[in-house]
Amino acid sequence: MNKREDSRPIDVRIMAIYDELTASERRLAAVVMEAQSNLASFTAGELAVKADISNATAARFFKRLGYASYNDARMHARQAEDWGSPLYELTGTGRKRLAPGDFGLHIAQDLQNLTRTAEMLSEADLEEATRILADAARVFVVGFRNSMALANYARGLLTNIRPDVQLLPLAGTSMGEDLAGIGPRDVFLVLGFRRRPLLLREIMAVVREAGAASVLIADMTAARTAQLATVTLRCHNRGHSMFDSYAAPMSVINYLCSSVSQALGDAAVERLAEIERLHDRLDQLAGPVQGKKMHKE
Amino acid sequence: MNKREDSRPIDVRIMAIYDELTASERRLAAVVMEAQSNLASFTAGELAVKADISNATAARFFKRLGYASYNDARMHARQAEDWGSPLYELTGTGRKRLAPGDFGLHIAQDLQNLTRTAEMLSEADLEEATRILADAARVFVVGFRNSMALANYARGLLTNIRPDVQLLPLAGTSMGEDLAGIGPRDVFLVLGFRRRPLLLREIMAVVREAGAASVLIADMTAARTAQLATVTLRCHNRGHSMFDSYAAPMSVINYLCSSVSQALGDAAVERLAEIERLHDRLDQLAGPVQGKKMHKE
DNA sequence: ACATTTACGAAAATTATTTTTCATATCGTG
DNA sequence: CACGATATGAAAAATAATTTTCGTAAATGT
Repeated sequence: MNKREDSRPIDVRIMAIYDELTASERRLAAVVMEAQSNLASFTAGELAVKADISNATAARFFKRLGYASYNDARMHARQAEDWGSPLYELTGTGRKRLAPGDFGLHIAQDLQNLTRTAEMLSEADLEEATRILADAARVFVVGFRNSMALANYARGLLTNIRPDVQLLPLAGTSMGEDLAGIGPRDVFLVLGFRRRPLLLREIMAVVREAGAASVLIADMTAARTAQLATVTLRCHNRGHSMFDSYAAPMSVINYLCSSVSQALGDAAVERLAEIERLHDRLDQLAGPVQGKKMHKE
Repeated sequence: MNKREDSRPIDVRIMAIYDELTASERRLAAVVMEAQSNLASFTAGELAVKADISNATAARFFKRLGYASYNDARMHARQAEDWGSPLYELTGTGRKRLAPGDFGLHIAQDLQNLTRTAEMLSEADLEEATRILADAARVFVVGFRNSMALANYARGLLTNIRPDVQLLPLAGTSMGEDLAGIGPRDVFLVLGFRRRPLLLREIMAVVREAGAASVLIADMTAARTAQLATVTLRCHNRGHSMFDSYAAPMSVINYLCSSVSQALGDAAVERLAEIERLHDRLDQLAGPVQGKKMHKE
């Protein structure tokens, strides 16, 4: 505990005493962490509402953190604000002040990837992709190599909102088995980013022959592959440094799945809620016993 | 003369009636323009003091600008703050009108996530994380639930540039087996995004007790978890719609791995080249043959 | 020079926000 | 189950911020 002028930023203060905080206070802590740079923009009451706690608890919280009052905290936050925005200048004009590893440039590249992708994707294609995925009897998500993580992500999201989602390739099985029995009501979501193995096109050909639709999410270089897909969503993925970037694809996948969920309506919501409940139950099982031990350092 | 919904930002409003403003009001106008994005952080009184005018004049000023009250102005400013200055407005007035299904908003949110993350991550932490990963004897990449896809991605990149990278949890093995034999030279790269199972903290505690270092990449709400990590890199991941966004984490992981590669120098490059060669050879093998079988089997 | 309008601030009135108080609810413990 | 310790929210009290009122002074027009 420091006696003199305590200039630690608020997030540090929170962390310092986090395990002594109560449940309500932790909710508030989360809200404050999110607001962070803009903290001074909010009244204590607003924060309290967001955290679903009373004003009283909020007021106490900030004192607990070592501030004289909420207003004191707010002033401190405003100080920090200055050091809060030295970045967005960095993309275009402006003195950049973070040299070492070019992290700023790296981010700037990804900002570009996102904006370019947004500019180029057509609403119509997105809608068609959404419709296809929403109407499918079964969905198979395919992704090799660099696209594997993306496929994983897409499968995770889709599984949340609809049944019968399969990830391919599945460890231990050969593609042949997986593809047997594909019908016209089935749909393939294919992640086709660079370094596409030949196998990928082969799969898509099979899918097409089976009369099934496919949504391809790929980089700008996919050409022949794209011809085999029902809809193609292209993403910019140039990386500033060694590796290609997958920020834009992630964003597109996220949007697409939200969109599918909306198309599915109640069914999706219901399923998601069900999954939440199951998660909670599983946590209960594994949790409490281990939780106690945590405090030891 | 008044439109019902005036959504013009404050600087536009000021300019629109600038010549009708009195001297005092112009001083205040200047102050407001300076505060710009942080306007909501200030009370009307504070602005008045800075402009050396009375509260009364300040109050009148904001009404003159078309707001119902200063608080009204403050709220508008806070809106603008969110998707205000940083980047091209895909959403509102921009030249591109890619709006219909919220896709523009979705992307705008991710642009925010990226810039905020960039603003808040410290070079020092990035460097430390890099160093830790570069010096490790073995690297274990851990990620549950939502973090699984990210863990997958991270493992993919790291595998490209250094040996002894393991993904956990491994299907079929229980954590106990995996964690046995962890030593101080081993390192954990932990993806800790929301909906963290309790198990995660338990693992990190074990890791810490074993004297091994850990790099945690997590969302803004990770607090207790972060205490167990050697370095924590926080990413903004608010999603515009149903799901959290992982665009920023992807970007950070990409950067981190590039950075590690640079730290490793020739060894990494050599390894990457080697992998390329192997990929090519496997493609030759697997491609045509399997491809053939694929057609109707 | 006088009347009239306008800008403005001091302070009162109003409104909002924050802090404190106090009554309950909850939890762990003997 | 009773006991104390703790956490919490509702509402009261205290503080702070904003708006309005009103009187003065400066500017403008006659």
